Amino acid sequence: MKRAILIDGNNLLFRSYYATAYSGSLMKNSKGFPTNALFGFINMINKILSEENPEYIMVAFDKGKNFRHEKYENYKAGRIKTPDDLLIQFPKAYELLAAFGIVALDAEGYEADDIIGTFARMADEDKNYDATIVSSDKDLLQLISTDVNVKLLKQKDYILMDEKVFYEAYKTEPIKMIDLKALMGDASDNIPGVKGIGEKTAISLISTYGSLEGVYENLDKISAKTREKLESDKENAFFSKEIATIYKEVPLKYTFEDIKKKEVDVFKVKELYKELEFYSLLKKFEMTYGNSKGQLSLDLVDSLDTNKKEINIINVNGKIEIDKDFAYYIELDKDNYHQANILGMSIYDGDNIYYLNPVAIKENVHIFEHAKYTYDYKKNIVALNKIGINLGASSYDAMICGYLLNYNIKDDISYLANTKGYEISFYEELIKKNKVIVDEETFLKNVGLKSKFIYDTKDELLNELESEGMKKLFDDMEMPLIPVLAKMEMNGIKCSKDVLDEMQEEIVIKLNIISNSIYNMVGEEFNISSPKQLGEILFEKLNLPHGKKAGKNGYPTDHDTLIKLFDLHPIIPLVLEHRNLSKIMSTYMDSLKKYIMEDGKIHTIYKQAVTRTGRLSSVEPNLQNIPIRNEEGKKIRKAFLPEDGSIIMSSDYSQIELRVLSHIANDKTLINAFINGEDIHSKVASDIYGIPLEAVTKNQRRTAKAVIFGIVYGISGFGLGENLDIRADEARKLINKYLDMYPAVQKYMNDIVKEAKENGYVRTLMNRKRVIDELKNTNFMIRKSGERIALNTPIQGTSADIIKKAMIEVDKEITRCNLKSKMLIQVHDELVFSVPLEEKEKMENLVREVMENAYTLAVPLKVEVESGTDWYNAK
DNA sequence: GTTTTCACG
DNA sequence: ACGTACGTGAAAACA
Repeated sequence: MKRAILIDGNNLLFRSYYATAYSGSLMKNSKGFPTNALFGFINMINKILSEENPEYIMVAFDKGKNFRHEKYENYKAGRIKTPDDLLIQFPKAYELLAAFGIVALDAEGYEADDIIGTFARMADEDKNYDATIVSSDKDLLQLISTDVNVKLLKQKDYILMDEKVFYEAYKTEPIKMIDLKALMGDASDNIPGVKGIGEKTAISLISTYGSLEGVYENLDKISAKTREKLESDKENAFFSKEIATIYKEVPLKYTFEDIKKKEVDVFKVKELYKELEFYSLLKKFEMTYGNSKGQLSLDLVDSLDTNKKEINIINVNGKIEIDKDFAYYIELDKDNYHQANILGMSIYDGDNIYYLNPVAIKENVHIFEHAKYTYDYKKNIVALNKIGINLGASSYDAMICGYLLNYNIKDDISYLANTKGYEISFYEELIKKNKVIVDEETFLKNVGLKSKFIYDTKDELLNELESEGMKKLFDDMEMPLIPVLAKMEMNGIKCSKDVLDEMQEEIVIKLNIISNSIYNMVGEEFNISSPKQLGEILFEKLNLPHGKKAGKNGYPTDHDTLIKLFDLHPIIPLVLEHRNLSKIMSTYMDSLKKYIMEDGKIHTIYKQAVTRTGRLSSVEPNLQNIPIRNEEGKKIRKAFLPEDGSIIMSSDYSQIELRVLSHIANDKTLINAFINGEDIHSKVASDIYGIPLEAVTKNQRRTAKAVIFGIVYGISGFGLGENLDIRADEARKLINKYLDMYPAVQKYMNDIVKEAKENGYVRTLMNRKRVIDELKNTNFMIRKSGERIALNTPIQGTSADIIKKAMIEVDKEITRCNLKSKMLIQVHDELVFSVPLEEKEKMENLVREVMENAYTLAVPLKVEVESGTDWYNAK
């Protein structure tokens, strides 16, 4: 499917003109040529180009008198004649568009609307093309269809209107926009409409009677006042309908293939910008398209070099040849790179620093076989893939290397570089936020120094890895994982907006009912989501019991606190339900929907260099915390779908952390229980209560489960007591009993803390290292927490290592067997796949086999595989 | 920008 | 006596 952008050029120029025309003096260049309309116009064009990166794009303009003029001499007479200082900006708009490689279209006797309408009809007829219309004119909304949507401009931003959004706003189909306009009129288009009828009445009339004709056929059913207005303006209404109708049959020689975007004429754009004196735009433009001087060389003073040797940065224009392995760094305009654009790229091959703007990158695809060393390889794979470049294998990622070595990464190369003495500034962050305008020279130096840093420190960092015993972890696990994650991110997972919308409707109703019940109970309305206001209501107005401290931040009102008050007031269950639903609403309905891209999929970003234990994390959105524990939230998973003709398959490691603990602690009792395939929670319950396995009650099993979890986290009697709602000393007894029964676990806990204190760090089975500074802290509480970290990290970290290994192997097997199945999501101990029906059995075996054998422990690894039509049903 | 709350493993 | 379960990301309120 190809998408074309259709821009209403007249509309864009007019609104830019009138947006500034009244603000005192008109914006002009030094020669007195007015430029205000052009400035807003070209800003919007740039915005569209960078956001949409369209393959097909055209801008339509009015030309000459059209049929509407002939039919209605007053048509547009009401509007003041186009001001001269706007009129003379039109030819420059054509020139600018030509320079940007965009087709400008007009046709004698037709308005821009009609040309756009004609293309919209072509999109409806030709299934190969979709169209997005850009305008602030609501009249164009009549063109919306399955294949056509409208970016309706609103001041600086826009709303994307498709069939669904339109229906929500106007309660009728897009084509009925014509009937709406016939009634409500449009002053800016000089459509008279019916006097005294505005948007509200028009919507209600058309949604009730279906059309303008329907309204007039049912005059007797309409209230007297409105009827009167309708009757007296009948002629105007039908006439308005006629002129509001966009003509879709303009005889154009142009097809979609004729409005393909062409290359930017860099020289011409710069010339025009200079002429119009758009210097801020010029600066931005040069950053993307290079300097007009061509082969510009900048002197870079290497801050590490005591001799302050100067190195040139070659600003590449055209083709270059580099035939040795080089380090590269790609600068994006956003961190969330699935929607980011490439600003530029620097290369250092040991001799020269090159800077390539986006055009130069595309012209030099041939050099990428030598792109070996970088920072955030995954980001580069995804960013280059977006512009059609397949990045080959890189062997060294400084971000991953620094992460393993425990440098503070913070996702920014500057932090790592600074620890190595490189003075790389944070300019790019500021550019991204538009707070500081950085000149081209500074920008190039900054980007240039990054690739030099990567190249220069590579061996040193790799040596550090080697001496820390993590070279294998780096080479065999973290680096091979990168392309696997990139594949998952780029593929994304299908998510149905419709399913979410449907659920949302129900929740909105429930929330309203609950809110009203709460307000009734307390006799006033307040913000239930505000911890401060809720605290005051619960603990001051209703006088519910609370801890001594009202603290400087008010009363705590978290879930656990409220649960303790559950029976004391009927408001509590309502507040809890409100919390539950509003969380689902905000985080998993409203926000999640925003991440559904045009392909109907969500593309999360896996962060590989964030957690202190070696786990992955997932952002924008986080797909690792989609609800499952309560039914209401779990339904969200029904929106997560497989590819067409496929099913969702989910494979879970069963109790992986406990298995890892059993292995690391080498506890024979636990190991045997796992080898014998016993229900481990019941087994532990029978051991700590000293009763036969058959006698274990549900409650005892639940308690044992909590004890087991607690042990992995280094829980105290107090904490377990809180969790189970029993006395701390009883909880303490349970823990002691557990440790008595499994002395090897007790020994592990003592040993690992001792070892951590001696070394200052702990390691996972794959040698991943975590330095624990907390152990040296003078604060008792922090030291204690350091001990728990020491205990937990090898367990959580080893589990993370195991699933990473499994992911690499599964991916390899899928490729080797030529399967169409796709790995979609990782949630710490779970992998989610989209599996074509015919591959179901094959994949089930493959995935189980690979995951269970990813790493050999003293206990078997067990995997549970389930499938379904969506993520909900695959659990 | 920080705090509170809550979703997941 | 201390204060009290590991690892994450995100929204909304608060300041």
